[in-house]
Amino acid sequence: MAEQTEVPRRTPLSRERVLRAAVALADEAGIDSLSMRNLAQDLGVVPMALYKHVANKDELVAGMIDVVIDEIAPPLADTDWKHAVRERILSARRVLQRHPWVSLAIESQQTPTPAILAYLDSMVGTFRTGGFSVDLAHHVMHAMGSRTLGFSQELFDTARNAGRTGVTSPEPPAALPAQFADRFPNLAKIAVVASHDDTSVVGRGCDDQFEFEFALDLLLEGIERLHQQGWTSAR
Amino acid sequence: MAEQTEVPRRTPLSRERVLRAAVALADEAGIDSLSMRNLAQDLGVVPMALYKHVANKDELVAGMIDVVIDEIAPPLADTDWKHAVRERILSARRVLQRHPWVSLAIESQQTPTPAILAYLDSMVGTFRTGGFSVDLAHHVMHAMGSRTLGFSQELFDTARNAGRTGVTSPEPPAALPAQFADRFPNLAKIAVVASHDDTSVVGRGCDDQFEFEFALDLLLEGIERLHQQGWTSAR
DNA sequence: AGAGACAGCGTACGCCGTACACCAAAGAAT
DNA sequence: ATTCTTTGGTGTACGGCGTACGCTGTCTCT
Repeated sequence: MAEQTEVPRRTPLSRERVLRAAVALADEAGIDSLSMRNLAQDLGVVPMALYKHVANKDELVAGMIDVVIDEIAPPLADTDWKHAVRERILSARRVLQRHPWVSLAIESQQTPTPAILAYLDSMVGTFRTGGFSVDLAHHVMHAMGSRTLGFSQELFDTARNAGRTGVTSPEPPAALPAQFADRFPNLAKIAVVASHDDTSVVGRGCDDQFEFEFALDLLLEGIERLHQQGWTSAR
Repeated sequence: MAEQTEVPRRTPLSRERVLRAAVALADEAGIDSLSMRNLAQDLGVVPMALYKHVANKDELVAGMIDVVIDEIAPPLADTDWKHAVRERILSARRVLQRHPWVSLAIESQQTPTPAILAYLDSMVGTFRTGGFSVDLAHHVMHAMGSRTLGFSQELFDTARNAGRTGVTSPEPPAALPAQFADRFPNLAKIAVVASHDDTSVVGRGCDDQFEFEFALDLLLEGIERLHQQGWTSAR
């Protein structure tokens, strides 16, 4: 008649569950709200319990980054390097847009995570298979820079700070604050033109996706030109 | 005979002095060691004294960014847009290399600082003066991305974390840890080739400056081509 | 039945940013 | 000369953070 504990015995923690909960928390509440204490609370557990599954907070976010990076689609097979690289980068971009805190997290790490190394390695492999010399592949990877990972930071992108201010910016900068146009006339002009066919005269900003692909294609075409003319280290 | 206080009456604080001390502290000890308390101590003052000169920590680092950005040389006059842009970006790069914490700080801000807006505005102006349409200038600014500011993050650049670990990495990864070459064969190959004429077989890595200019010129030449063929929004 | 290993708990420490009340000295106004 | 106000530095205190360390209850293997 032992009244066995009828409390539902919640499924035990695991590194997997911790990382997933952390990613969810960062996605919803912003990276600033990711504390060991908040995360523990979300998991219905005491903060120190987490340390049985992750070594410390740095290692936690490293794990979170790897979880996200693994969402990136593998490279297309049976196509030319250019198409393969382009599509993979756009896949990476889609992933990082779902998790806006990741790009900053990646840049804050002092050491690349295994998943990122694997991703970069595979990207290099695509170039090599496409006939690139080791040297050219190397320079090209540098040239792509963070764009390889699907971001190039839209300087001060608001999405990245989602949840930082709670609500996700329902305010388009209705009228950019008056002196702006005087102090920064060139930027102002761009801002106005960029919102060409929008209802509001100013504010929607520009099409991030277009800008990203514009830059990506500019690079890819420059790279293709180098490749076709048999680039050698003599510059 | 009033023994007037002979204590040297240290020069009073000012926003200027606070910002300069903060930049110096971040330069020397790394951005992680920049706390209001440490900064106050450096200035021989109690932490709360700082708040008479800066609103809060975010506003402090915004001010620090502006101090640094203002070190960037103005654009060259009397030259073509390409040369002007190239040299200015290289100047920005030199500045940001002196203050390795800045690029991350910039990316962490949710709003661009005035000095950055001024810098970007001036850069747009250089393109416009060079005959670029508003539209093309806009896209081109996006294409340059963070390279406009002289960095493109050398993914996990060690310099950026200077002081983070105290001593500035006297360890070249003497032998990259064995399984590396197995797990990431393409990266390994690059790493080996990159250290071609070095004494150690592996480790020095690559010439960051060369890589930066390689990518910069790749972009500038692609941009020049667009410009010369009279780019219009039809892509 | 006893011995480990494992996972979650509780407490505590030293950092952090900063709100708030206070106070000395320096002008400014009387 | 006296008072008032402003300015800039002080002291205390609060809540939040990451995490070291020791305890406890449960599950497994012998």
